[in-house]
Amino acid sequence: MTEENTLPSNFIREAVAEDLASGRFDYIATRFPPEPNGYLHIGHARALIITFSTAAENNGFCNLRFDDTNPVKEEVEYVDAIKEDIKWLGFKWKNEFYASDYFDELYAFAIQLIKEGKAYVDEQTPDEVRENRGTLKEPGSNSPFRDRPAEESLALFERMKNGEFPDGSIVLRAKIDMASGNISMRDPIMYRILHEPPHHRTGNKWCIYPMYDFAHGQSDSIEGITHSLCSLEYENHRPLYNWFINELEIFPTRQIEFARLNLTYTVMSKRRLVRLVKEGFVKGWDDPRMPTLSGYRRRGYTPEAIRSFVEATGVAKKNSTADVGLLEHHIRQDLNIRADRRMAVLDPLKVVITNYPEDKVEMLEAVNNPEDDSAGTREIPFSREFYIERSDFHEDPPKRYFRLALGREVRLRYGYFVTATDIVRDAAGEIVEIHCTYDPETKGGYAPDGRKVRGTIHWVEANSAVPAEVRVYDRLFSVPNPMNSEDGKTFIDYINADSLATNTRVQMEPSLKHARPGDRFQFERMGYFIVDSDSTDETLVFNRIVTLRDNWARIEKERAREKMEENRRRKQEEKRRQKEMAKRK
RNA sequence: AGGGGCAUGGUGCAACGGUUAGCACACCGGCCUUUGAAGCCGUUGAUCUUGGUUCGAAUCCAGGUGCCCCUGCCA
Repeated sequence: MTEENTLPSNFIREAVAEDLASGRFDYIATRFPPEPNGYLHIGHARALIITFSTAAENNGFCNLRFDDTNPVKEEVEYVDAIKEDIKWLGFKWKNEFYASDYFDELYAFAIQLIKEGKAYVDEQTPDEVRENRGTLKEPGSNSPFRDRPAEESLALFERMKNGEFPDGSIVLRAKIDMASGNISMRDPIMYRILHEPPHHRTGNKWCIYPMYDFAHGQSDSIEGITHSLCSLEYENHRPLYNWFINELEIFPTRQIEFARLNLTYTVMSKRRLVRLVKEGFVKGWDDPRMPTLSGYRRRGYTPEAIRSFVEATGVAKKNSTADVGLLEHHIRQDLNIRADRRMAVLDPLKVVITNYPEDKVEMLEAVNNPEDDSAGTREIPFSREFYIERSDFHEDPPKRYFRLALGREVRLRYGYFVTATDIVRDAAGEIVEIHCTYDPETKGGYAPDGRKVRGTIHWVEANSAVPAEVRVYDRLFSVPNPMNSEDGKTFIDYINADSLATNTRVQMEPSLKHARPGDRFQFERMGYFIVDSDSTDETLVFNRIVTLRDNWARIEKERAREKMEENRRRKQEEKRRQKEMAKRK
């Protein structure tokens, strides 16, 4: 239990501890209640983690309960996907329940309230119901059917259940207060009629379905859930849930609300995610650019990284948007420790060592994971010809560029020191090959004379290289808050056109030949990658999970920014001068 | 005649009436380096506002301001 002291404090942990201390509850039970009408995203992950951890930290239990009170929206296919995602994140529920398991009990609760004069059947049209609900600033008015005798409502409700009325004709309502400042207390609808479609679990047994507000609280109560943790928008509904609990005299679940998790450069609402899929901006719910759990899974994120990220963002009642950079930090952190290193060249440029024997091939030893000795070493072939990244050679090296250039010596990782001597061009003047010489004394990358080289670059031997496809993913949106759109634009207008770049020119070291879908590697100096399920026996396909932190890229970016700024200034100056000249004339 | 919530560095959280308001990420600088990675060290930077209570307020109270949620027979 010393572990408990090290857990970061938050208002939910405090509330739960208090309830235990005060004796309000003598055990802890929570529930995760998704509606089976879409895929889980990383926003759900926070709810999932808070809910399951609250139970686990208190030796309690957590149920999985699908909120399936609306057959027109819900589908079975989502049930399995949701379960898979929860398992992937590493959580185990005690029971798998459905709100529809309680339809009989809910029906009995309704009858009880009608009999006690606390609910009534309303025959107003949907329009009338809406009009009489009032507005945010004005009270509603009572339905003409509000004070009908209980027997009448009872009979009507029975006939509702028996299918004697068409959809939308009548509803069952709680009799609370049409003048309440809280609109969810203005005689909320408890049951509505829905003849079609059949429910995914109860089929055609029912044609009346409880509203979420009449189902959720009682479902919690039936299961003995002590703490019903949910998002902020249900705060307004809490008085209603408590009203039902009091009137029905059932187990008093305590509801606690917290803020949802938002992410920069991301949209999170189900509606917008659907649009991205349906309109083909991404390839599906599990597209590696999607913030869905299945998307992150395919992208190569680990459940551990997602969990530690969510823990790091904490939980509060303040609406906030976490930096997607923090998520990236957590996946790097995790993969740094667990991913084996390999060498792969994404944008190959051939290099020939002119003083290396023609037919010689030697094996060099490379460390698999400098963070983990138990990962061991491997051998990689080296010969006269190999590939390096095009960006690792520069004709006109800028300041502080440590890589290869004519006359410059660099270290080939785990290989030799080489010095570039010549550039070979094609007819168009494009660089196609670099010639260099090597120092045979520097095998393994060490200079016996102790001389230093600043640059170490990765490489892949040409004859044994394994070609592959790499899908280079970037953020799906180009602005931090795509929802904050201006002048008639929508989030769609902020989609990053370069969020996916497919690269089929990749050359990898031969040890990668036997990589299997799901295997993750760090390609040294390039980032973390995972073998995608699209891989075939002929072609390996990798997804880029995340780049490495890259100080050099930052320097270059800063330089580019400065250049642009300078150009802008120069242009303005030019304009100003022209104006002046015109004036003078 | 409206009701409910929230406000702490750039971002996200902590501090529960009592040191110089702490942590993580980001940023900036340095060290180290056979990954411009990782690691290590350091710097900058915050209590929305106005009053009140108190010996003492980020914390309690009141007003103001700003943002979020609520007028589905959705969840």
